[in-house]
Amino acid sequence: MKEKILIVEDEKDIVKMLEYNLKKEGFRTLSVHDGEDALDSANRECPDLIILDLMLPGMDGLEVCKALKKERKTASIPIIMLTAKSQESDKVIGLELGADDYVTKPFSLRELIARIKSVLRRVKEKDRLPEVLKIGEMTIDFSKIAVTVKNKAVELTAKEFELLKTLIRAKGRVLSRDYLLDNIWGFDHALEIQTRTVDVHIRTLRKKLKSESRHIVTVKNYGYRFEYED
Amino acid sequence: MKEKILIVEDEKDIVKMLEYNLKKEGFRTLSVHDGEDALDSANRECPDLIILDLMLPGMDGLEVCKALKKERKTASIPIIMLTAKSQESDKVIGLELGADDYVTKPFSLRELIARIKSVLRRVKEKDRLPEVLKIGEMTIDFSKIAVTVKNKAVELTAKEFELLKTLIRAKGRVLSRDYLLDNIWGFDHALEIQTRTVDVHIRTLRKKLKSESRHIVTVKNYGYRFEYED
DNA sequence: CTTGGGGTGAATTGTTTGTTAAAATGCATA
DNA sequence: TATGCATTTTAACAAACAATTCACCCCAAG
Repeated sequence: MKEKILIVEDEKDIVKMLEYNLKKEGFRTLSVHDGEDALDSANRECPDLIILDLMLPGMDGLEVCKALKKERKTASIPIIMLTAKSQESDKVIGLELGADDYVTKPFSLRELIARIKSVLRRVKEKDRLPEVLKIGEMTIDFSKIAVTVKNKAVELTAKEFELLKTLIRAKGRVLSRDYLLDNIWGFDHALEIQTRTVDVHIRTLRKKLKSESRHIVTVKNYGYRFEYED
Repeated sequence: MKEKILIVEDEKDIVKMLEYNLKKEGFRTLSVHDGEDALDSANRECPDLIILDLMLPGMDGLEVCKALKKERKTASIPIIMLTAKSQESDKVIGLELGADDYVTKPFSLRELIARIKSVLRRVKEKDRLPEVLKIGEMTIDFSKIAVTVKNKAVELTAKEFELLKTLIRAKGRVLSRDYLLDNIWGFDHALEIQTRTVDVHIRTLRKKLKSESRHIVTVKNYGYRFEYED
């Protein structure tokens, strides 16, 4: 699943550079240029992570950080601070705000990306599904990333596994192709793209799951849902 | 099980920030502001881990560390040192005195929490991993750091052994390249090293383990896992 | 009987991992 | 401090595998 990253930074060049490189790394990005927009955007878009410049016109980074941590809806979004000098980071960290990490400018792209991944990884550990799930004659082991039907291993590719996981996580709700594309493939919402990719993956998944593919139900005109009783 | 963490630090802001964030991570915390109280508290409360500032009023961190390690009751409590400068000497001394890890100020929350978890995991696993493990035709002696396949010694380098140990310890869970870098190469290094390095080490490990390399399974797009039946 | 959504198989394109060798680094010893 | 050896890391290419597109099919609803 492609994570959404909110960039809060007033220097246009840096924003452009970050957007380009983060997209290349497989993240989705959106960016704003000042503190007010940041709070706004964080609330509406629910990004998975925020990159926040300490120096901003108007409301500065520290205040934004504090405000984000205060509100319940945004409190758990991890924040990586961009600080200009390493002196400032002393204060930043010494003070009571709760940024999850900070990177000092000038920063190396590689370091920033490594830190982003690291923060996301740590956050993800918390809200994961049970390690092993049994549904009918199928077992799904999320920690081993392995699926079994009638005690025989089923080799799924990454996309197939993600698809299955997403369907299961939805607990019987119908998921549209757009939703799946957005969440597993990370295509930008602005898609009029005509693609049958989801269908093809559903097909290969069904084929591999054999009898247990009965759980994957096509809902014409809407999408797919995963059906099962506990 | 919620672990109890003792914070020994005189700066109130930092204590507040740490308490807030560690609680959010699911730890219990208690804190004291000087060395005497630290010894006292460690004795009475038996915390699972101590975060110890090097700079303290009165008795300083090094002395506290020494004192804790001397007493039988507190000797086995892991300690993470907070050091102000990144001067090597401090670190070295701290580690010599028996601190389990250190973090230099200004530190990132993420880094500190990662180290706390890593230290706790290590401690917990010490009594979970046997000294010697037999898997198929391979024996791994964790105390001697020696591996044998079909009764013939296999010479592994440090990184190779760590890699093997980490994989085995995960009991079949898939470990991502990023995770392995964080845990084997260590935090700061992991930011500079390519994930492909892991692949190369996996290869040399497989090559040396010959037939028993079958246990090391590539999970495309996710990482590697160690597969075996008890 | 027309239409559009979805199923299917195969060709094409793209991505990830395996493998190798060379460069860089670390480390002990002279 | 220089030297040689072992280990680690990088980089480049090959091989294996996965994702995507496309063309065509079927079927149910109007």
